[in-house]
Amino acid sequence: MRASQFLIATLKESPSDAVVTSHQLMLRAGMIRKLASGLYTWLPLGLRTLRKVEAIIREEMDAANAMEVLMPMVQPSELWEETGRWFQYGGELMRIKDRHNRDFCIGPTAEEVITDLARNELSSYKQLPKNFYQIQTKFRDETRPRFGIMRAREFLMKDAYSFHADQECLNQTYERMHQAYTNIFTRLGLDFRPVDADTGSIGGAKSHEFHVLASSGEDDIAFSDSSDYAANVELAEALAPNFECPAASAELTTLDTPDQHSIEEVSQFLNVDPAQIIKTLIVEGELSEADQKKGIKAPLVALVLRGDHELNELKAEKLDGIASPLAFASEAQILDQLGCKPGSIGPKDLNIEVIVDRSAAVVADFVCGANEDGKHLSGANWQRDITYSRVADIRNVVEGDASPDGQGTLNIKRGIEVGHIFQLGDKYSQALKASVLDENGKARIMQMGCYGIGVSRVVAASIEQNFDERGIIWPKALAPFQISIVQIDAHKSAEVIERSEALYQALRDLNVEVFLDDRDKKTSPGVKFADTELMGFPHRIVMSSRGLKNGIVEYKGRTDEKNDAIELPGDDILDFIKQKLAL
RNA sequence: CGGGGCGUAGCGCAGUUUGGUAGCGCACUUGCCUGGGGGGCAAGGGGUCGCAGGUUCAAAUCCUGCCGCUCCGACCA
Repeated sequence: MRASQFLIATLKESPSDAVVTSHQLMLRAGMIRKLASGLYTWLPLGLRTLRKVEAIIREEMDAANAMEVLMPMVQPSELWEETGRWFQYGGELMRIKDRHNRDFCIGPTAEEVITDLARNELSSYKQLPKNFYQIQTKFRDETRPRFGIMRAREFLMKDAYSFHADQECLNQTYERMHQAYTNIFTRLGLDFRPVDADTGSIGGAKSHEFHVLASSGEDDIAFSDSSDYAANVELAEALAPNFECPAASAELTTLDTPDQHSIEEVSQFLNVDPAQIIKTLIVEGELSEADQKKGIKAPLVALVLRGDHELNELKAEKLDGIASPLAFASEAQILDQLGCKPGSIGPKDLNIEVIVDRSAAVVADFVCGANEDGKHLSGANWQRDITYSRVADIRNVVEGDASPDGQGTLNIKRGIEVGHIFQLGDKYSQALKASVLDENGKARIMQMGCYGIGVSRVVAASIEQNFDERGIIWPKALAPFQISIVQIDAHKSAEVIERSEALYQALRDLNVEVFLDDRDKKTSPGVKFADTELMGFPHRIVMSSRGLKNGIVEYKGRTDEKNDAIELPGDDILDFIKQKLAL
């Protein structure tokens, strides 16, 4: 491609609404332009990279025996009503009506459509397993689109769905997909981790998320420093401390703590380490539907944590007796049932169930709320002063915790979720009655797996991991062009033109994606260098009259400090470049 | 959803407090110069100041409503 014919849409300054690196650089390099909130046009440069990601995914999916299909983006409401999701989904589901006033949605995912296909096309266990995938635009009307391509409303996703006669078969495909994903993200040149993940509302079986490690990520990933254990912090188990609760050594005392509510305030006011303070959160208990209908109010439950720990809502709501989704008690409820305001609550003598976190259960001589406004207790101890009904794991793991697999300690880093695989079981196949006949001629509901990759998000995630102050640094696999040839002084040196055109043609003949910067003399060398670096091409050749006079052509890799000289006429330029490009 | 900020040329911004001819930098066009790290000089083109209504002799500026964009938050215990 010639620069003179390409859309070079680089910007010196980045638009003020871009806050993360990938968003800024994608705009500045001229890869994308915003159309509206969460909606982006891919410009020629960006699209080249997007297509590369697609190609790698296709190769690995095909190699794993998945078949590509393409389903409509617009989906009829009937299917969504069959699975119940038409009613469950919130505002994220973009609902539209056609001219006949029939309901449709713009697909945020395609379980309904693929399962409908499967129930119509698959009839025998002999046809299984089958794994279908597509690379298709998805739409989720996010409450808060942000970070550019990273959390856009319209995005490109590879989604795959597998169908099986039994769990064993599903397990095999699941493992095969896990391997395919590992291959894909490795080929994409990303620093990633497969992590144990929450199966969410789908429940049950296995699930792994693939995260690219980057400080701008939206999820916290906990991983062991000495094994391959990795899990979303939401899910990582906080092991029970390996020691018993120390014996009490302090007197129980009531202290005045006027207007000191948060752990931080109490800690400073009393000069006590937050780890010696116990905090008590009040949430709503579980209520049967029958009781709910009778208008019975939900009981309250106290969750007790060490002051320096955070509640893990996911863990808490999974406990028996606690409302799911988790609901914090209102100030009015607390005042009404416990007789004091939040901020002064403690576990002592509460007439409700008290569930204590494993770590909080081994703290002695602690400070906690006194259940009286403006007062806290110090020197409090379990058993002697306060009782509880249950000990459970209800906190988020923190850096330095023991790894749940018993090997090493945990590190925590931010991750960008780029892939997610999970076993759906029969949730959708059951709802849509997708069955095949088994060996005995009996109808059997198929087991399903589903496997997604955020194709457009991968592009942004790669940039988050690979950039410097000059711009993007593409790994070979994603670079829109492998090499640029920068012409300098072309207007007054026929040799520069001759040589660079010859090299351009030679590289094209080798199927190298080469970018010839033949922009006219109004475009200064500095501009050409800056654009090449901003757009992140891995290799650069400079062809100038000065260089040619001295018998050299210059080469520089995107991350190299200095230019390399290719001596003329001795060196063969093409050989040199082929070696650099690893051809 | 809750709270904050911002809408002025393609991009980045000033001007709004205190109403009085709409500006700057980058980008763009033309000419000359320059010619190895985002050039110089000169001359230009480009704006319903987000939209609607109101106050006023006069509104980018003051008032009201709406729309859009954006950031933060959604555990005081």
